[in-house]
Amino acid sequence: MLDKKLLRGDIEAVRVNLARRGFVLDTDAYRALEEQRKAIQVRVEELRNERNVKSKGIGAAKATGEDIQPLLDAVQSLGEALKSADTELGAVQAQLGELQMGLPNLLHDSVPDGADEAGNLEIRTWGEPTALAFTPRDHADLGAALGQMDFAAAAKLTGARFTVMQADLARLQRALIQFMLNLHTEAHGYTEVYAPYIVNGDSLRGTGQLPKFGEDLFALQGDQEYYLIPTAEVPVTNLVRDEIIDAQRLPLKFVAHTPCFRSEAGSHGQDTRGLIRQHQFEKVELVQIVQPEHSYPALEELTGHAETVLQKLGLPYRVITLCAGDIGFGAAKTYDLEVWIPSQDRYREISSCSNYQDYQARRMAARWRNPHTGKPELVHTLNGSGVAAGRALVAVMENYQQEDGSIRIPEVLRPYMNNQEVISV
RNA sequence: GGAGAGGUGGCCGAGUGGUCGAAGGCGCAUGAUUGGAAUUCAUGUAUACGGUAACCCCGUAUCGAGGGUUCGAAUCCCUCCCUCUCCGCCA
Repeated sequence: MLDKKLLRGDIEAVRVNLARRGFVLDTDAYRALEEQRKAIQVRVEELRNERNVKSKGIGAAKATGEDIQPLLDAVQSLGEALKSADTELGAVQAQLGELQMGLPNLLHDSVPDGADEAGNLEIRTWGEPTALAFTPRDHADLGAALGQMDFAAAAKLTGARFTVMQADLARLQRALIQFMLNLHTEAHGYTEVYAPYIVNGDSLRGTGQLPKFGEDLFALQGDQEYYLIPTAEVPVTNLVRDEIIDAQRLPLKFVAHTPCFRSEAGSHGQDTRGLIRQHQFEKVELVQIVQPEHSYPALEELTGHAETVLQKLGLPYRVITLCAGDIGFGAAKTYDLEVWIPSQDRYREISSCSNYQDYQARRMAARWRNPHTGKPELVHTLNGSGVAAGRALVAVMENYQQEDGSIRIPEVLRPYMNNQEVISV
């Protein structure tokens, strides 16, 4: 959510910034609604004030034993006027709130222009695209040949876009997760979090998935507004919802491994093969809650933490800055890490690291007490994959494949694999 | 699932129809005391929105959430959520 004061004070600046995303803000409509709101609100508050004053008068009169009937008569008509004005106000505020919740975040100045992913900017690369002396096979092939990755079985159990893994591959994914969690907790100073995989609507509104992107979520049936989490970002970031955090506790750095559930609505036909795009996948997520002035250094740091994972795994990657047209709804700035995928002869996203500034914090009412002002102020929130385990598995399988279809296990994972060096039939 | 007790400010905790944004305490801030500190004393200390350019002032709202009764609700009624205790069940 954006600062309402900014929307009132300089909506033109907001319009210009959001236009970079291709988002059209109808400033006239917003202003009109806002003026309406103000007028009605003032009226409601005046009516309420009048009622309060008169009611107090009744209380005082009663205490002195006066006849209160004339006073009661005088206040009679107020109730109805107040009720209808209040209803009107509620309707306008609901409209305004919907509009406000539907506005994406303002972009940071450093975000490059661009309409779509073609406008993303490469910042740096690490390693060289893996050179294989033979034609690389994709991970689905490799996994099937090993008899350890079975999409048909998953289709039987559930449907499309799920997988069943067994034996060494199943263990390799677990090794990746363990490795990442240990790295972030031991070397990068994150606190490991175990959190619910089901969250309520307030949490999703807090981080920005709702109200606009409900289509991407799996909603549970029942009386409660429950959803499967699309990312650990949701439960972990919402830890600070409605909290006022002591300054000395910041920054909060959390790491969590969770499965992620995404309906992938609107992506039919994309990446239908293999593990790249699934309804359920494993991810290790990094979340930081920081003081506002620290959030951009924190974004660099957090991105570096995700990069360390890939470096230690020996996976070639590049870092890109998402352009205005490709960046996510709530993010002010995002770096994507893209890992080399030999079978596709290109880089594919494996991590996305974003600074949300105060956008999520405002929705969540997540604040810290600024010792200089003594007042609660909004924190800044960041998150990034550190990294997606399913895609990391893909990258390891494909980059470490050998001509005979066996897969070498990266050194750093061997301790988690009983020192096994190769996965083969 | 059954029975009971509760959800009040940064925290703890009073408050059963009006003068309650809410006693008291803790914490915090400022000042006094002190060589300095601790102790002690004094004063201050919620958030959001609106009137405003304004952190002064004024108004409105907020005592788990939503509805209702009433001139007036933290307080009464209804529904829901959550926490705790006991029983049952259970990985």
